[in-house]
Amino acid sequence: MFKHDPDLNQLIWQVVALIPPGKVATYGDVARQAGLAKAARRVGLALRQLPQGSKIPWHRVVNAQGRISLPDGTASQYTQRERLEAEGIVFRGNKSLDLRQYRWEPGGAE
DNA sequence: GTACTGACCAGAT
DNA sequence: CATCTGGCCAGTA
Repeated sequence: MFKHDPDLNQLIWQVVALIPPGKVATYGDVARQAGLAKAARRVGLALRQLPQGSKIPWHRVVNAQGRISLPDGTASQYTQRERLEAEGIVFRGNKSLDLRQYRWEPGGAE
């Protein structure tokens, strides 16, 4: 197995790309699927380094609390929420969604 | 080499 | 529900 991959970002992006519409995944879940297990932070960095215009549905990635990690007032935060709603996801009163309902459950897909 | 930070997570109080 | 604590990995000073 590779120890330090130079393309962890790509790996993470690929996993994110596997998230089906209408569902979301937590940073920890993505990390686990990517084989990084405990590197949820690395996932956040990868998304932050994610270039604009990429086909990666980064908006389907939220934190373990079912909330958008991005700070309020930023375009990214607004965009993410709008996109999720467009996918059919409904937010609760404040900015949290029901992970029990929308969490992506990886199966035999890889 | 150490120290601090960050789109994090889980458990305890 | 709010706050704190320890852990995890990678980047930067």
